[in-house]
Amino acid sequence: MQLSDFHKDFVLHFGEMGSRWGIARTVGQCYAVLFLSDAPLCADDLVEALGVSRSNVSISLKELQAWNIVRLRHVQGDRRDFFTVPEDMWEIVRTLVEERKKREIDPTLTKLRDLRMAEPSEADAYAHGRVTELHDLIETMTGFYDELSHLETERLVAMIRMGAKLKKFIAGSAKVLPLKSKTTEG
Amino acid sequence: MQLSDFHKDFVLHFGEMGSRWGIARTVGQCYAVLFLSDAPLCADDLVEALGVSRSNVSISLKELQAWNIVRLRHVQGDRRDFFTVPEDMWEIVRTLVEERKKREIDPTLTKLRDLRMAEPSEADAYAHGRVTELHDLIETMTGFYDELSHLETERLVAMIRMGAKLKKFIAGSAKVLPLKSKTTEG
DNA sequence: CATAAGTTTCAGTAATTTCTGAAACTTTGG
DNA sequence: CCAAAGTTTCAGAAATTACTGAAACTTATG
Repeated sequence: MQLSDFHKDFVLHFGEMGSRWGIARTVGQCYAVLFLSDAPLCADDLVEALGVSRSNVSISLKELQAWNIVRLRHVQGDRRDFFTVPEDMWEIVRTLVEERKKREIDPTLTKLRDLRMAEPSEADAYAHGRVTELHDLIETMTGFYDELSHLETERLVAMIRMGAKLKKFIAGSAKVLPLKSKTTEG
Repeated sequence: MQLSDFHKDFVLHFGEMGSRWGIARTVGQCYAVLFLSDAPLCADDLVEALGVSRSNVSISLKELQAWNIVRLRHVQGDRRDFFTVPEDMWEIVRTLVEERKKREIDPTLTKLRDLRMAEPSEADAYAHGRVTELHDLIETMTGFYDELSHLETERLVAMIRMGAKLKKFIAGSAKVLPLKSKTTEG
């Protein structure tokens, strides 16, 4: 499992981006190697490819599995665990969004719901209003997300590719739908 | 600037979530305090409210400004710098998405473009294909994002609230538009 | 049940990131 | 130009997170 220069370039980039994406360097690199690989790989393949410790790879693979973005695969006649990444990239995107929502949004949604419940004292009136507004906004967005997430990939992609056409449809409906906004200011 | 229990609860949550959101604890807490505040606050208000060092607040405010999510405000007859968060939450969301795209996606887009350019050796053929596919996918998504980002907030929100109605429109168009997918070639 | 092939755990170390406090710097008004 | 009020910088301390290597554990097979 020596990596070609092409592979290395990609893999190192994923390692560097890791910290921005909220994952450890090795986790990003493991993912990158699996992403580029035609065939399923075992932990030792990754150790060799990346030159990191076996335990590091083991933990990184666990994390990737926790994220649901690598899959365990068993190879006929081999006792070792092998891993792959789904072929379908839209599937990958879906999972990534879902998992990030789970980690980065859902806990806050819960907290906002709780805070909103509390009967605010005089001094907290403004803050309570802000919390309420934020909670409503996030619910609106996650509601939209939930609807999209149930679409078949084909339709979702169709929509994404639609772009400008979508705009026109919205433009038409916007006149009809009552909008909740800070009164037209101009 | 003593924080009420209500404020504290919110602020501590933002601090804890910070690491998941890719910001330091104090950065998250500063933002939270500003978010809940009716009036603009100066650095020392935050020092007092959070019990952290002046320099920490200073750096945190710089980071928040780098993210474009707090604004410098000058108060009549006061030499100090004051800070606020935009009132309009959709504005905040736009900025957040824009900045995260800049940090988490754009560098990878550049890298993928470069890798795609390279003429792949025999051994890199599969990997090169994966890179190409990933590049196409991200361009499709950022293209869609660019279009949406130019919509006025009113229309954007109208669209998000539309949900189910949007589905029907897509369903109709999907039959008409040629879809690029695994099963259907050219 | 013994062994070998493989995986996981964990205590300690290394690396990185965040935070502090003091010093340096900037700006305004006299 | 000086003094006062404010802001920024930065070297080192503290805290957190990532990584290693060795030991413990698991499981398939003779």
